[in-house]
Amino acid sequence: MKITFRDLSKELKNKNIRLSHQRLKVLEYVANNRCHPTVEQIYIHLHKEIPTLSKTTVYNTLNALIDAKMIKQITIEDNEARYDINTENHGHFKCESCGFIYDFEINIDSFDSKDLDGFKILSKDVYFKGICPKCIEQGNDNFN
Amino acid sequence: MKITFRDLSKELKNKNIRLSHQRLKVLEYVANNRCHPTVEQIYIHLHKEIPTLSKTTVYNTLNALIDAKMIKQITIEDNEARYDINTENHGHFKCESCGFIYDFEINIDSFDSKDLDGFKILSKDVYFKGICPKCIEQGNDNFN
DNA sequence: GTTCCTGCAAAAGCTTTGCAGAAGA
DNA sequence: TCTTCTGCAAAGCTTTTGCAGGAAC
Repeated sequence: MKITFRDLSKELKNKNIRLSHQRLKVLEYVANNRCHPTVEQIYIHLHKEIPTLSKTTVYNTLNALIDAKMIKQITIEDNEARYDINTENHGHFKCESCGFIYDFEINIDSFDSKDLDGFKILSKDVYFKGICPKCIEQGNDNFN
Repeated sequence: MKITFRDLSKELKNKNIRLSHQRLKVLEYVANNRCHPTVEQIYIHLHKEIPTLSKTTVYNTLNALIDAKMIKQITIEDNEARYDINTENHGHFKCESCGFIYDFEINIDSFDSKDLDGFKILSKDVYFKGICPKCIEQGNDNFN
């Protein structure tokens, strides 16, 4: 089910974030492209539609949406920030061969440790890395 | 138990990494300061002892040790790479108030998902964020 | 009309690269 | 002696900041 402009506008109004064409487009892209895009990918794609769009605006918007807790930043790799709108209980798997990031179901909420008694836990992230089946099939799994 | 120069030298020889004073010092620091230091912290500390040390060498050394799988890079935050020599089964908790990173015991090896049948899993990381007990006590937990 | 956003240019960080001299094996 | 490492300077990237004009409310 595709998320519409209208849904997103409502959501932004609820959070008291001023609506602008650029913001709606960035949010729409992240909402409908659940591939954990980088800033670069978002920019390249939207620049075709909105030639005046700047990367600054993409950064500003993403940061605003993070503050509003509408999206999450994924830091599975240190040289590229990625963004995800899906807040459900899942982990991220990054293929070290093709770079693609897969979601996988895992019951993160149930994770706990006796070492964290007294800690206020605000977020939990699970990151796996390895080689995906497609790359294994193509023989790209000899990373040692 | 403090890890000695001799232990580290052996380890490096086994991995066919050429020994140098700088490398041993960097490795010694990471081995004996299990606080997940940043490059900056390692550099600042060792620069006092070795005034000619450069950051390039710290980077080079850390990358060499990662390639040799002697240390791990932690990417819990996108603006700072951190390093950890402890390869045991544990997660990382970052306090959003004081920035300190705590280890906690958690049985990561047991984590699995039906979605990952056919995937070759090479590493698993669990990152939690929130507020640590010290900061809660000091009233620094009003992050909303 | 006020406030906030956009987008340019510049700056700020972090990390990597090229290379000449130095050190390890 | 031969290979590899060190450390400086410079470059490469990603992200943030300052600010004037423009858009949202």
